[in-house]
Amino acid sequence: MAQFYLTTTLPYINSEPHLGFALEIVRADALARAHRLAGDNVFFNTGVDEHGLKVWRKAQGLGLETQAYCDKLAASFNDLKKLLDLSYDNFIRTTDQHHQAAAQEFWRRCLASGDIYKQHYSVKYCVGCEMEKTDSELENGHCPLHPDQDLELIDEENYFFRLSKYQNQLLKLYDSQPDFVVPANRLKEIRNFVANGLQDFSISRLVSKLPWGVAVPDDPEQVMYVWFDALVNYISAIGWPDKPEKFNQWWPAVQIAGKDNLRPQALMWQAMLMSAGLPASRQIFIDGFITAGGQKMSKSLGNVISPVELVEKFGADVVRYYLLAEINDRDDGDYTDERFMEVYQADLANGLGNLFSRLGNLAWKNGLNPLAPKIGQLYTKVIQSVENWQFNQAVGYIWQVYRQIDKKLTEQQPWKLETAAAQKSLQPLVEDLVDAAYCLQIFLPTTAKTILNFFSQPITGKPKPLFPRFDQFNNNFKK
RNA sequence: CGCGGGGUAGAGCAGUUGGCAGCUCGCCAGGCCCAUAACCUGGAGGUCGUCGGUUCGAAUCCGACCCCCGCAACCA
Repeated sequence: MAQFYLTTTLPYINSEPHLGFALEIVRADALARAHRLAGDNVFFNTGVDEHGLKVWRKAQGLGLETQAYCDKLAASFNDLKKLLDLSYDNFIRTTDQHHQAAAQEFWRRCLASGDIYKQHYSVKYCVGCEMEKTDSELENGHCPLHPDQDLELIDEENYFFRLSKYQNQLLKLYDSQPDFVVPANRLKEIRNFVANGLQDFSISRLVSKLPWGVAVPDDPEQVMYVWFDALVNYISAIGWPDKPEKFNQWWPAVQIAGKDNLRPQALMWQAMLMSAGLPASRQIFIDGFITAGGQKMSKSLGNVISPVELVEKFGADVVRYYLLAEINDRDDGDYTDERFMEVYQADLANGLGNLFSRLGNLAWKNGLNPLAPKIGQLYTKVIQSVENWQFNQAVGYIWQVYRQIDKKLTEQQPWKLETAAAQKSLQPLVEDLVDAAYCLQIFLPTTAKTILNFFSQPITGKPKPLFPRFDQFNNNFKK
């Protein structure tokens, strides 16, 4: 039995869950389910990243204890499990004691490797934005959003990580493993970036400036900045460092991350692992972004789509279907209400939903015997596609089968036949539907279970609609 | 000469290694009536951003240009 360790990135909890993260975790969930179905032993990790200035400020703004705020938001992220029907095994929080201890131990290892050093760190800071600004972000030496205000120059001592030391090792890693980052163009992107030279990066902040973080070992004035804290979750989640047998059972991980996370995951984290003397990740899959009507989702544009609201309106499987089948798995994808409804109506209501009604009804009327799913060619194709992160294709294979069944049903017209002949005609069609439902478990677990249950026992009545037409609950869908 | 992704039928998109241009929705016509006014068949509709090149043959390779969208290293 193969061991398969899969982890998402940890979303930052300065705001409610984003549709982009829903995409990431639903894809991860599909992959985890595919591996379980194939008989692998799976550990699926997710969680939340809770430290940092933004979280601290957010809590202050709400008049909450920081930890209380974190507890609240962590719970709202963990709610996604039920909402989106996710199957993860572990939900890690970076405020977990165990994780903090692991982050500190990781720091010590890198320090022992000579890769952590202290240095002056100077940065321009926009008081208006309350954010650090790089020169490339400035216009005429001022923040473009607050041109009237002078930038503050912050000059402090921080710890740095010697990233520059790992350029060659990183290149070697990329070259030795052509599928280390998927899609391939992302590997190319990160390789080019590394080949152009690397600069060390700062990995701590003054406690006085960032009061909410993991303490730097043996330096009460500094806390870790995000990298040495959050990234370490991938190994602290599986027992590093105090449970080596568990760690060795699972590591290295397959990781999934948004394209904004290419560098942290495929570059910084890998170099950090090298420094700590640990094996590199197994593979990193990079998601595109979801745009809303072709534009980037942003609060200022007011076009942010909430995954929670979508699920509350349509249910987990509908949202999962849109994310897995419709959002391009190699590039950015788009969301519009119109497209969402179109996909719902065409593929789910008129497609699978109606087919299930047709076949279920005919099977009931003709007293078809119970059927169990078989593993066939479809299964092989679907599993293979999912393992290659080709979710669109995998779901497409299943829908091809549905179209086939609809077509055969129309051709054979079993409703005109007498019982024995009808049964003979229906049997292979229901078999196809049930076999496809077996594969569908990976993507739409609830729907698949309904279909499998219906045909696995003596049929006692008409099937209930899987996906009602929009006309019938149109008023539920409002902008 | 900063980096990357795009520009294919009215709309949304597929088109791995160059070989008659596809899918879904919408539209038109027919069929069916088991089913969620659903399903099936056929049809109309495209100078594949522009210009040039390579080739027997290019949406696909090469070059130039135009337009759109992200990102521009500590902003998770």
